[in-house]
Amino acid sequence: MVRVRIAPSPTGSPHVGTAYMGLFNLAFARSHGGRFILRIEDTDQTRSRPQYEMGIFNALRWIGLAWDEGPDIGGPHAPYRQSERTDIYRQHAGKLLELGTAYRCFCSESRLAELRERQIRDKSGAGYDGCCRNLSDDQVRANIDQHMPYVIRLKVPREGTCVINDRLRGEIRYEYAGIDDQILLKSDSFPTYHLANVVDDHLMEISHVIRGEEWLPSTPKHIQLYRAFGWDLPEFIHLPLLLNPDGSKLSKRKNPTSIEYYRDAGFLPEALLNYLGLMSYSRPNQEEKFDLDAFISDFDVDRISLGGSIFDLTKLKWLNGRYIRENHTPEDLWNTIKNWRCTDRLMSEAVRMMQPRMETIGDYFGKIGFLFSADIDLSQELLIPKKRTIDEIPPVIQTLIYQIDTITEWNAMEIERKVKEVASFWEWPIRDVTSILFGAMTGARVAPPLFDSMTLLGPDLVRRRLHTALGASGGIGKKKEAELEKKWLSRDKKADAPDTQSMV
RNA sequence: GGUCCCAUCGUCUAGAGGCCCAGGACGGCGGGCUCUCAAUCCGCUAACACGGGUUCGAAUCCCGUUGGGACCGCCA
Repeated sequence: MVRVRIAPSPTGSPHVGTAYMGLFNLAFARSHGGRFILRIEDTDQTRSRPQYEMGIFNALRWIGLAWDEGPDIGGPHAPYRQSERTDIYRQHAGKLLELGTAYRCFCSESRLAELRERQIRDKSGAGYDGCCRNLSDDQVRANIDQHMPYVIRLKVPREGTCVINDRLRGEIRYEYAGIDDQILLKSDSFPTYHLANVVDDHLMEISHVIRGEEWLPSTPKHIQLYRAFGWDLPEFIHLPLLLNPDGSKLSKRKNPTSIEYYRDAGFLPEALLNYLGLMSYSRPNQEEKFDLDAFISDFDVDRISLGGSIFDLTKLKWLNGRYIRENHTPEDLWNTIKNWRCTDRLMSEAVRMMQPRMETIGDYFGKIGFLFSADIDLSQELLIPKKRTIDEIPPVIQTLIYQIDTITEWNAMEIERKVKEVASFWEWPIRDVTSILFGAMTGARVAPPLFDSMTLLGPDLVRRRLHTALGASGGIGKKKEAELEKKWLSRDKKADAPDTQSMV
């Protein structure tokens, strides 16, 4: 029985990479009469949020990927949310301790930080030094009695070669000597990815692990875990990555990565899904426009090519246009538009905001147009507040971008609070900052109130427009950006988590 | 820096030793159609990273070089 899964983490907006992996997993399952499972990997207590989990469900449903087992619908191996399975991981970690294939590590975070620093300085870079690997039972007992916090680490062999058999890439070899002892259970007694992922894949009887290429280097660790438990290996299939135009891994720093962005920017789910099916893949008949059923009907995992694919908006737009033209009558296109952003809820909100700013009814549509387009025309003058010069603008926009990514509750008050922080960082009157923002968001001088508008636009469209404005104002060099970020993050020691979302 | 992965037009790709002085699609350019624009149709543009092998024959196999990427967290 073929059983595959995607295992996203609810730590941000639902990522197109998740849908990409979902598509190939689903197609593989369907074409083999197997099952497609959705598992939520929310073991990072500090970054996981319920609203992000909901975002994943909604986004996957929107794009048309239906799962057979998952947190919301249950299944024979429930629960499918890792935060509800922590006992299972603790038990399994305990079992490894008994078997002697894992050990308790009492090293403090500060010792590890020092170690890392020293390794960077000496350019030795070998990871954890195995300090606690051979503690005697007495020492361990004594440490536990003193309530010293500890983690559980996997005993990775000191020598030998791990051979991965990847369906697409053949045999890949890693020397165990280059892999340090991985943490399996954190000191908060939550599992790390490695443990939870392997345990769940085994317990949920996953037959094929189809995931992003980024996981290739950690596969030896996973294989070693399977061995430590005495379990059979699944088949590994590492898919190439979705890329930014510059060839790096698709990231929201450089590109819209959120499925919600594409929805809000007016892309159709069937077009997006179709486009994803073109990434590193071509159907045997070379057809470029197809629906999910067609994709599944002749799906062949061995046709996947290995080079990463640049996620290119130009071709996506062309495809989307074809869907609009070829798959809709004017009547159902109107319905699609209504359900998109012309809802009563959004329109009445916009009317409320526009009422004081209109002289004729006709003013309405012209002035709220910015709420309904992916990109707006931007003239540079709109971005420059009175008595400021153009070269002052880009860094401010850059800090606004940093701020957007830290907002977890998307509402006007929260946005305002974050914008005020930017103003105080630059020691600017808030009016100057909002002036830039207003231009960047609306592309106009008259429009509804800024923070309300941003609320309606949503974080993804806002981020996109800030990037557009950054470019329009001349941009910021790589080096300068790095300096700025450092200054920004150290402004009061509370650095926020960086942008990572994995293609699971 | 170390380890691993990858390498065909600007982009997405076809190609599994002769069918390839490399095919399709997007884009770009030119043109037809048209009240504008778009759509549509026609044409053009543009690639096997480099160097060695193996072979009668290599985009395809092997080695090396170069280039790109990923990973090296009590994140996933």
